[in-house]
Amino acid sequence: MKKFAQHEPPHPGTILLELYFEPLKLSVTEAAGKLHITRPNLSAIINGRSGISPQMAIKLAKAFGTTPHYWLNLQANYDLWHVLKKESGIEKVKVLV
Amino acid sequence: MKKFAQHEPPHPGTILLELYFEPLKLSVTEAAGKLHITRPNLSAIINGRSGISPQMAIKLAKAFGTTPHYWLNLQANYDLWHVLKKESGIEKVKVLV
DNA sequence: CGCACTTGTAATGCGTCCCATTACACAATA
DNA sequence: TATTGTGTAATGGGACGCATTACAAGTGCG
Repeated sequence: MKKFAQHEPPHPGTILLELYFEPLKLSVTEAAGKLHITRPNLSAIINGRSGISPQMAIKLAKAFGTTPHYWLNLQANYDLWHVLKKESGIEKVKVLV
Repeated sequence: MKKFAQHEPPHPGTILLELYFEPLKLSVTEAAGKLHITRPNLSAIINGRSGISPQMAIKLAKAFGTTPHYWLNLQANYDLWHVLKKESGIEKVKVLV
């Protein structure tokens, strides 16, 4: 009966901020430079206004010693929760197996 | 030294076709109806011209008794391989940890 | 042969997203 | 006061997801 997780998964940017930027005392400006992305882009991610693209996942993985899948999984959890939250015709899908 | 998998990961649509449609003898037209998506859309997925969106992953999961993550992971593997294949500024990213 | 059905695919249009560029406003601080 | 970090809006280009519509080609069958 459970449709999806009760609690909204954190945005990947929240993880990025709390688990990486803050412990490492990284500034947004500095990190954006090292990641070779723009500061507005990084700010949008950290503040939940942009998602993690495959390209961004690779950059974050290289910078922080994780796998790209780690970031894409966070993004997937976030996306799936939000798609399930808004009814989007999924309940009409028939079981085919 | 390994940058990425040697072999190109199969497109999720290929998996969908070979592991689900063919064993179940599903026709594209019929499946599209049951999935509540259009036939051109399903055809594009199966023939590798469209990716698996979170919404589509949920529909496939419901229809075939898998998890949405299963399909999104296939898509992620496919995407990551292609992003890594084309140089996209990733090599300039500095290690931050 | 003719007809129905399936399939692939192109074209169009709409909405959304990623990303860079530019610019502005507001801290905090040296 | 001047500098630095930060958030954020606006703009524009490119890509993608998806529906709609339409056309061509293949198969099987009466």
